[in-house]
Amino acid sequence: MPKITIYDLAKLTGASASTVSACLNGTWRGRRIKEDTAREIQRIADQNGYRTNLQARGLRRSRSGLAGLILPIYNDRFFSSLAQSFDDEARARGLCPITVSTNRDPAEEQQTVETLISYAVDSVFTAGASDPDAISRMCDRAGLANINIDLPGSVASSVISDNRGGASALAEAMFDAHDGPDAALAGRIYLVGGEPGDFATRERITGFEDVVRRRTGSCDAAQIRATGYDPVKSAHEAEILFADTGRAPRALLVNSTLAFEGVLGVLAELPAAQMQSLVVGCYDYDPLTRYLKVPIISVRQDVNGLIREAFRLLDTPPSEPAIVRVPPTLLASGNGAADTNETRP
Amino acid sequence: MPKITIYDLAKLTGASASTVSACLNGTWRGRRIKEDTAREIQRIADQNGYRTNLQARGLRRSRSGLAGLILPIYNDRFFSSLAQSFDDEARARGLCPITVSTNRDPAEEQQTVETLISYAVDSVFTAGASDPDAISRMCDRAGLANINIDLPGSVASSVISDNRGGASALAEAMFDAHDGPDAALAGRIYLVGGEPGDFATRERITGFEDVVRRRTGSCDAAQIRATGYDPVKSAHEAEILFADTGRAPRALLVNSTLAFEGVLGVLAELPAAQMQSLVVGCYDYDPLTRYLKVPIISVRQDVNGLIREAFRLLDTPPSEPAIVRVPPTLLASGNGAADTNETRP
DNA sequence: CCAAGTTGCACAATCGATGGTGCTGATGGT
DNA sequence: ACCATCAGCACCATCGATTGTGCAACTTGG
Repeated sequence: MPKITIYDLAKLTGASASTVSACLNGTWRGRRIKEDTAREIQRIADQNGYRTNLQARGLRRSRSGLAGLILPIYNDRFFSSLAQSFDDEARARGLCPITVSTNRDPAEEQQTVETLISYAVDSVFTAGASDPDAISRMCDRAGLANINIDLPGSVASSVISDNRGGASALAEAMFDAHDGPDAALAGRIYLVGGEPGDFATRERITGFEDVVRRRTGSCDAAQIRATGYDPVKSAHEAEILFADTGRAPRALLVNSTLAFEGVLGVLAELPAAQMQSLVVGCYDYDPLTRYLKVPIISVRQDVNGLIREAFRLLDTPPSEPAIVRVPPTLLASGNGAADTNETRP
Repeated sequence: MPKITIYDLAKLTGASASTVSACLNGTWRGRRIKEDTAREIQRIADQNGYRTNLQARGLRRSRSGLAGLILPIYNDRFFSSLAQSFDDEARARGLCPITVSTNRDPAEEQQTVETLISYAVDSVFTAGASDPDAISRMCDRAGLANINIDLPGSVASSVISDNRGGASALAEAMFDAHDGPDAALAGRIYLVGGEPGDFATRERITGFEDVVRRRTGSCDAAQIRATGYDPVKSAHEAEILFADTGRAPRALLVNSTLAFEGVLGVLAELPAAQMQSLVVGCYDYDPLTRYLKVPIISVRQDVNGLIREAFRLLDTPPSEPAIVRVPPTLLASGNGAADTNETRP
């Protein structure tokens, strides 16, 4: 069953291939083709199950209709939501989404971008690359639109979550949730988890520190424990913190749901009394946190907003690389509807 | 900066375009081209940042090097793991993964497959489509390899989780975890959640019923409450069950993490004593379940195994559509390392 | 020294769609 | 009756890579 082409249709309809092409791709009015002819050809085309060969079109037009998204991993609430939202939005625009994960590996990132360029992808969104600017430069050289998501670059425009603001809001909420004077949290409110080399983490740390300083007068370096996203490492870090009875946390901001998984194991072991008075916050949202033994205050990033703004930047490229901030949402434990599918409108 | 082509390289090297092509795509030995020539051309090629135009290649070869995966959604532990594993495996094979979600909407599914075919994708994996056979037929007509994952079809080969066996194992484990005689669970062990029209759900129900019948003598239709994946609906269903004190669940198998989210809200409200003696199982795994107030017995599907077997079926297509079963793993609560990245080897 | 291979490469058709250009016949104005 | 328009379409080069085929220049065996 050899696939049917415009040449086959040309024979079938008695028209020329170029006429068939025009009738099927919508440019027939501009080519002054009779409406009757157009309709007839379209009818015969789908009667015969014609499908445009997009590789041929792409070759000719030197663009493919593909939209690329680069992620570190899928298997994470934040990134999978991002992928979902991207997918929906791209399809709504008649683009074919093509999402690739690179495992935060610079070599894989480079290679992925090369591949995307080779397929003449129309645009690339980069979410959480290790070197976004390198990617932007590659895209530039290939004449490819590129937008950074979640991690700003200096070469291309970026859409980022307001991490600093989100962390501040979260810290404030934690102070408010704590019963007792703010002073009781002096030196006893900690941030755990996240990669300190990571832009988002640095911003969150800053937001956290701001609030802690303002409400307790100071924020010691020891209160910041960004030792990576690995649950095991974060668990270990939490263990150390709680072991030091004199300075054990009374409030704990956990950076990322991944780190949270680890920390949670430690929390589960705490004496009930200590648990009672502990305030826990988590940057990033997981629906299951609502049902944990511990009440959790979370920050949920506006994934749809990030994607929407990214596409907006694509549509109307600013003259200079811009940075658009999208505010996240604060969620008290028990808040929020049961909406895992948060990325569906 | 117009992209450089084999013709540019031909001028640069003094060779013909066909020679350049052969040297760069690895077929040069077969074309009896001198090794020195090949090396020289390759050198000049990457000196000039040459990149094969994959649309042109695809057009000529009528295959694209793209591998497609169709999912209902990304934002779910199971499917995002699947996407992750697919991505890794496809890239390892030199294919470019292209994953699209269709929201379980038949129209979107059809349209997605059309698009994939138009891009001359080399193969399509279908995971959780509403009508897998329709997709298989479309692929067949286009001469496209197609494998069903997680949901068997009759037209193409399928790789599925052993849902019946998994559910049986889970039910057995629940009986074992319950202290007291099996008879105490007669009429008091329930299955909640899942789409009854769904193949996987039907299989799981069968597995569940088998064990329940064997250990309590009977299994009433009322013990099966497959009212969909929606957390809210499942919560409602659980509420009803626990409200009927005379027949309130002593063991509850929740089908899918999505349904689990809803049910969990209800469990959290139960009196401690009742909670104590309740045995909870969940088909599908979420790392956070390990830290819930309630101990949970889970079944984790072998996502890597599913993908691996799917590719194996691609490599060596059986003469008849085959069904390969991949056993899932039983996880007692607290078991399992902190491995959200379970799909990374 | 010649026929029969080999080596090493160049030529040109092809994949399917696109879009600039050119050609034909009808219409309209004078 | 004649030239200018214009509607309606056909022709053909083109996008970049692949691949069947042809053909010199060498080698080899006799």
